[in-house]
Amino acid sequence: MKIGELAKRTGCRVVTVRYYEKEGLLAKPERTEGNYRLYGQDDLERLEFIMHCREHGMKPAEIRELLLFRDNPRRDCTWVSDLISAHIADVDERIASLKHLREHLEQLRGRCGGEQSGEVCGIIRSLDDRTCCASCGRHEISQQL
Amino acid sequence: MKIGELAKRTGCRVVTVRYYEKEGLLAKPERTEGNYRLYGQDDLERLEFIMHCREHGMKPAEIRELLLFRDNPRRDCTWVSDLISAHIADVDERIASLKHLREHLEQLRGRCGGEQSGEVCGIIRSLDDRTCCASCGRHEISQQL
DNA sequence: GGTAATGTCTATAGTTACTATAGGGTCAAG
DNA sequence: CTTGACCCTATAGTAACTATAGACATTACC
Repeated sequence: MKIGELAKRTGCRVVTVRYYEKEGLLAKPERTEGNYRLYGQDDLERLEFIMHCREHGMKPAEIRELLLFRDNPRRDCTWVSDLISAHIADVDERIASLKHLREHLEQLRGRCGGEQSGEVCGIIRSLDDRTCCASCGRHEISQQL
Repeated sequence: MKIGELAKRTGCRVVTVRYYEKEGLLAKPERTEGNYRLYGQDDLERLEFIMHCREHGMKPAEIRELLLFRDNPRRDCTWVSDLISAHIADVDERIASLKHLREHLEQLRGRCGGEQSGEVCGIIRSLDDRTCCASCGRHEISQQL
């Protein structure tokens, strides 16, 4: 099949397929006379695997490791299970962090005095003061909370 | 104070301060004879505000809006409260999505047959098959789950 | 006063995991 | 034989910074 069909069948975008090839997650496929990529069942399955990993929130580095194992399965797969566990721990941490953040936001929202208060909105005033965050050890500042 | 002290006192990196200036979140400060940036109390407070917003997981676009309000407070601050509410809803969604993901990962981990099974690790086999994700409407695939 | 360390300056490129664009070639249908 | 859908490569753009290179300013120490 050509790249378009592969993309449609996996839910991956065409450009992303090519990107994965460049990154080495997918092998360089055969080409037609007209230089079109030609994929087979194996490629389809490999990409399905990759997409499934992505659906589980894994990063390309993790996916790459899992693919290595898939290409060359060894008896001892303890580390596969460990990798998943580490990933779960990571997810747990993000959940905890978001829950904490949520509480803070809730508090913050409660500070708004409403229109009638005459003063500057309490939310804005609260944002001037960081002691609330300092007191709880300060939130992790990350670009992808 | 010079940029280094401002950075230290706010917990923001020096480069990030300059970045915020370029992005218009911070005003262009005075300069010394030697062309060093010079900041005052106002700048410090403004950056504290920004950092506090960041600690609350807000994106620069949201921060920019809040700064506009802070610069020019109006009587009606309903939308400030609305902005926070929208942000909370966003956080809630991310929490829900992560919890769902977590369950899937837990299931996945349970598929490992252990070393003695002789077969290819059940986790790897499970990742070949995406029906589990298809059945739950499929996880959102995003780069920043 | 000399010099070494530190702090600051600008401009540009790199990061992740893609996505978008430009400019062109290939193929099947009407 | 041309229209449109698909495909190709290469390059640049995205967010929100971070890192690097190469140069000037200031401070500390002897």
